[in-house]
Order: sequence, then C-alpha cells, then structure tokens
Amino acid sequence: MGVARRRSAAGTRWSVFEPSSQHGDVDKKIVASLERLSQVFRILLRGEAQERGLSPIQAQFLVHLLHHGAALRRVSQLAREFDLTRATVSDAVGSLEKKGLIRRELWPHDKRVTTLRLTPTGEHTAQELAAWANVIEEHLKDRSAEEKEAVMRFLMDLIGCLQKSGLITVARMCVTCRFFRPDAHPGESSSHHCALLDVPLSGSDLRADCPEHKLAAS
Amino acid sequence: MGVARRRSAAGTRWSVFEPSSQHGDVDKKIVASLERLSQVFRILLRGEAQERGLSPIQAQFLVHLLHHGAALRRVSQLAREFDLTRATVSDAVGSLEKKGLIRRELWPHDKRVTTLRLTPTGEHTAQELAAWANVIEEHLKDRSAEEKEAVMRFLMDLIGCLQKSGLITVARMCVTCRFFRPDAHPGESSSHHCALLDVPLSGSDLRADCPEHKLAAS
DNA sequence: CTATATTGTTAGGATTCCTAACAACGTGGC
DNA sequence: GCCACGTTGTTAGGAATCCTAACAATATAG
Repeated sequence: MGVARRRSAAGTRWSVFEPSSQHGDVDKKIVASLERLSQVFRILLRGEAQERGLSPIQAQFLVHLLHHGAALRRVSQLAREFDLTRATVSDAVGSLEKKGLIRRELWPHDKRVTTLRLTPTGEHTAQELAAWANVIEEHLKDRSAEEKEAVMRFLMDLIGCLQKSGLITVARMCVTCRFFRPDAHPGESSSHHCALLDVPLSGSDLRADCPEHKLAAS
Repeated sequence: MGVARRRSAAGTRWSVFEPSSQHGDVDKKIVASLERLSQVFRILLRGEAQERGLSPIQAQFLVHLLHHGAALRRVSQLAREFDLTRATVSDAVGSLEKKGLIRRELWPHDKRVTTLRLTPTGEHTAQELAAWANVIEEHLKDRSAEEKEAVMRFLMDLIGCLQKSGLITVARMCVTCRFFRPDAHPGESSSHHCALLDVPLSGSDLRADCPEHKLAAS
C-alpha cells in the first residue's frame, strides 16, 4: 500500500496521566490501540518471516503475489504498494528468485516489464505466511456478527478517509471503487452492488483488497 | 510492545474472489483492514522519522521516553517493549545520544542500569512525532461517541486477548491490570474503578498504556 | 563468598533501503 | 519515420537496522 509522505503537524500534547478526563480522547485511544496492533503485526510478521529465512518485506511480497493477478505482479507495482523504490523491490525480488520461491517472466505486451510468478515452493510458503492471520481471527470468534460488521465498516471507512485525504495512494476497497453502488438494493440484506461483477454485496461482502478495483474519479 | 515469537499454524486458504460468500469472513476483513492500517502507520512513521534524520525505531524510542516514567526508560525495557535485542537498542540509543536528543544517566539504586532522559531538543522532537497521530484522529471526528467507544473497547479487548494468549508480552492496559475493578460502580456512568489511583473510570477512561500498570496474576 | 543472573556495551556480519546512473523499451509530436 | 521524453527494471555503493557472540560490571541467591 502506498502512502504519501506528508508535512509534519504542529504538536498538541497528549497526556496519559489524569484519569476521568472529560473531553473525547477516545480518539486518541483508538489511534493508540491501532498503533499497538500495528506493532504486533509488524513483530509477528518479522517472526514468521525469520522462521522461513525471509525478510519481512520478502514475506509480504510472497503474500501479495499469492493474492493478485498478473497485472499487479510487477516490480513497479510492488514499489507503489509498499512505498519502496524500484531498486529496493528489485533487490528483494532477486533474493526471492535466488531462493527459488518466484520466477521472473516476460510480459508479452511490453518488453520492459517482467511479471513475477510464484513457484510451487513459493506458493506453499506464501500460503503458510497468509495463514498467520488466523491467529488473530481466532480471537474474534466470540464476538457478535453485528459488532464485527460495525468494526469492519468503521475500519474500512477510516481507510477510505485516509485514501481520500491523499495519505494512502493505493487501497482497492469497494467503498472507493468506481463500480461500487452503495445501497443499490435498499431494504434487502445485500443492499450494495458491484457493477463490474454485477453481483449484490452485503455489508460483510465489502472487500478490503479487491483484485478488480478501479478507482472512482475523484 | 513485546510480542512472543510463535509457532506457525497450518494454512487454511483465504479466498478473495467470490463475493456474496456466506460464511463469516468478516473476521478476515477485519484482520485485513488492521493489516492495511498497520502498513499505513509503518510508512507514516518512516516518513516522519526520515524528515528529522531519524530511523523509525529511533523515533519510536523518543515517543516512548516522552510518555513513560524513569522505571520504563531503560535499555532493557525498550528491548522488551519493542522486541529487540539489547544490542540493537544500545545502538539506536547511542545514535540518539550522538544526535543530542537524549542523555544517559546513572540509576542510583542499581549501578548497572542507565536511565534515559530526553534533552529539551529531544523532547521537542518527540512531541512533534507524537503529534502525527492527530492526522488519524482528524478522520475520527465525525463519528458518534458511542460508535467510537465501541470500537475502542473492541480493539482493547482484542489486545487483551492477544496478551492473555501469550502473543503479546507487554501491554499495560487497564483491562489486564491488577488494580482494575471492572463494574465496581454498577449503574453509574463511571462504572469501573482503579484501585491504585483510587478513582472511578468510565469506559472512555480506560487506558491503552498506563504508566501505573501492574499485571494481574494470571 | 562464590555461583548465577541481569544490565549494558562492543565487534562483526547479513540484510534493508536509499540515491544515482544506466540500458531497454514504449509514446508522443513533427 | 524519428527524436525527445517518460517508464521499466537493473546495477553499484553506502548508511542504517538488527542480529549473534563475547565481554565487563553489578546484583542476588545459596
């Protein structure tokens, strides 16, 4: 996911000391929680990668290649997604190729680009890595479906906001997609609609990373 | 935040292709959203740090030092929090000292430990860095207080679960604290209670990173 | 008081990630 | 056509992260 570098904001203090603070610093606590979870994800990823002799970024590349079509499996695309230079991506890709986890292939329509493809070994490793998310999911089982759907919407809306504000440059979620028709079927259980696949979507069908995504004209 | 390295789980497939999937993969989408936000945070942090000539980990150290008391401002504590070796922390701390952002001081009670203290310059930088969270917070303003509190509870509960399951080794949230008395004042608006500070706590008072935290006996 | 554990430091090395320069290829104007 | 320009991917060189291993100094337990 690409993120636009931005200018620094002036510093408002953030106090953790007095409880019973009246003003709505629930916001701060949400951000703090997300920050902690971010840290957890980072460290888990590092551990998972290390166990397989990979760097974190290499592991992320494998999972990305597993989930996306040929058009998104290119060096410059990975650079955009992960906000790295092409040089860095090329390094990591070279390392993955040396380890026998991916192959570089030619792209017929444009001889400059090389498409990346997982080898069977690489696909196996990528699936193992993708499964780490199950660890988190197990802790969500006991929640009610309504609560989870609300949280999901909240998080996806947040990502959408960040994208609209220019902080994120790549997101590929339904809510920002050109083909997304919110509330196209009012009253029904699947009230939204994807105009590309021509299928109705329920709130829980919304995708966080759709392979077919086309950004809406802003 | 410390995170325990863990064994890899067997891989269940994760499909992004068919919409209208009936089974509860809301869970997967929550995790995917958190993962994306994690990536956003990581990249924003990197950018903020770079603008000030710091590495991401150095920036995180500065913010940690800003928010915590002397007992938590030590090399080994930073290593636990961020799941790094003491050697790595020592490197980064040395770099920060060389840049004039922190000072090492002696700890009277134990001559082995050195306490870290921000210089005025360092404190200023740390406050700037801590303010990056405001960018995210601005996008939360339009949400209802109830929704945000629900999301906050959800996220903090999740962190609590991860901690109880041994994935996270450090968390310092009220809900896992020895002095936390949930629902000590049933019916009132501030229904919980902190037995250390002896103050009532409302749902929105719960802390994500309390300086006074003492882990409950498990 | 001696064995053991903890704290922080150094040295050396693998890896990440950058900038800069480069070659190869598409795309536009003329 | 063809020449300028942008894009794609690669290489080389360097700063920084983060590790293991070994070390000295101090605290703690038996």
